[in-house]
Amino acid sequence: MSIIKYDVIPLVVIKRLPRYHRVLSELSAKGIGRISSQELAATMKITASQLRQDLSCFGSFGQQGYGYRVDQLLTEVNQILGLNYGTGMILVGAGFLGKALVNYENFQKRGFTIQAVFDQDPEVVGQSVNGIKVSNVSGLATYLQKNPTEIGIICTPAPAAQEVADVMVQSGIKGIWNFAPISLKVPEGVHVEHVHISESLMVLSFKIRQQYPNGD
Amino acid sequence: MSIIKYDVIPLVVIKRLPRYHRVLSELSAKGIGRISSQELAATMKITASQLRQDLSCFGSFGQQGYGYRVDQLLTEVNQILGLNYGTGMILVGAGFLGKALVNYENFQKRGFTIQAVFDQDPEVVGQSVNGIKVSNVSGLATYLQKNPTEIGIICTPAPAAQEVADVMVQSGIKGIWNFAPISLKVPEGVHVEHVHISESLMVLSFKIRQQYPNGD
DNA sequence: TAGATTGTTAATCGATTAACAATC
DNA sequence: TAGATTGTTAATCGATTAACAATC
Repeated sequence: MSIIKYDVIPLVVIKRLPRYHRVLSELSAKGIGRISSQELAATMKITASQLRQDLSCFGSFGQQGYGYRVDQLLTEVNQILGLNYGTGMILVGAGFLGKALVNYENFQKRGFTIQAVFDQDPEVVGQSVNGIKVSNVSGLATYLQKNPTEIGIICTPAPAAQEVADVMVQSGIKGIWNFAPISLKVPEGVHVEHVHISESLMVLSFKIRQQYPNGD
Repeated sequence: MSIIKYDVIPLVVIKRLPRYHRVLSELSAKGIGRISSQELAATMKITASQLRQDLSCFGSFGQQGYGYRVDQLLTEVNQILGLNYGTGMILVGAGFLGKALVNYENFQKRGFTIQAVFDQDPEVVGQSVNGIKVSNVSGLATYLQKNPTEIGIICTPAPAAQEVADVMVQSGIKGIWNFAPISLKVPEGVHVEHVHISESLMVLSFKIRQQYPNGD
């Protein structure tokens, strides 16, 4: 069981956790059972110091003179990130991006399930997306009251997003994964992760034009 | 014209540039012509010091006692990021995500154009996506040799991604925007931006479970 | 000119790296 | 036990913030 040792984990550390998750999953899939901080860090192109420092935010998962058990460490990271918990999600806005997300299989693998899909367009309502029938967004509040859900995904156009977010918040959603290009206003205690899809394209554009040195 | 004053711009600064771009675009759209670092920083929830420090990496765009002209500063940021240049892109892998990207209108607005789309699946080849006919990926190298293109977008499944990247690199692509869940190997001088769509979902998951304090 | 606000230098803060005692 | 490697403390590095002289 993970013990949070410090009140607040630095955000930089949290953002690295998905990478730890990914690399450990790959090592586990390869059947590697044991790894030292030195080796794991080399795989991730970070320093062993940083790796150990990062992990020490959450507890002591290794063994002196031995290293880490890959599967055990992966389990810890999963625990910290809240993966494999069976987290329920609903999605609003079944356009191209919404459909892409509903069909994205990696969520399932990590314990996230899209349980219902909503849209405003009468042409879209009733369609089946990856086996889920799209409901009218007018039924969103009622649905959420009957089926408490942790995460709401917003894939609507910008003008509709705030209204959808308000309904989600009022119906007890804990976190919003927002793909609409607009800053959402939510009360204390509700978390929003805003995905700016084109930000990394702009970074790429900058690097191409400035002959920026390679390597992340 | 922007003058690069230091050999290498810190990556943290580059990653903030798209946000400057966005906020300045919004201000410009609102018809705001002039802004001080103080006001602009407040809008972005950063400090005025950081804003001025960031801009100083690229030149001097303000005027003492006056502030910045919004449109002029936006033009500078666009220049630095290489926006509105008419950057050509091609996309390989016309699945749900690929189709979503081809239909994403914000690229056009910023001067990025998807000029051709490729897929391997005979069922998909020949389909029209947002007015672009999907070509067989076997013709990718030939296409790129005839039509030099700066950016390649990879939306294929993981197993196909490296092969596609190799063809792109050999055909002179300068940057790869990679949505396939695999680390691509590319030579010096070619830039890759890897989009890990579910990383921010995991961060959201962490925050929900740990009652992480609000505010980005 | 007086007031305002930049660009930049200096001070602080936080994150990364190095080093090592603890210990498996 | 001897060797290896962790977890953690201390040192370094880089990024953010504060302060202010330059100047519009």
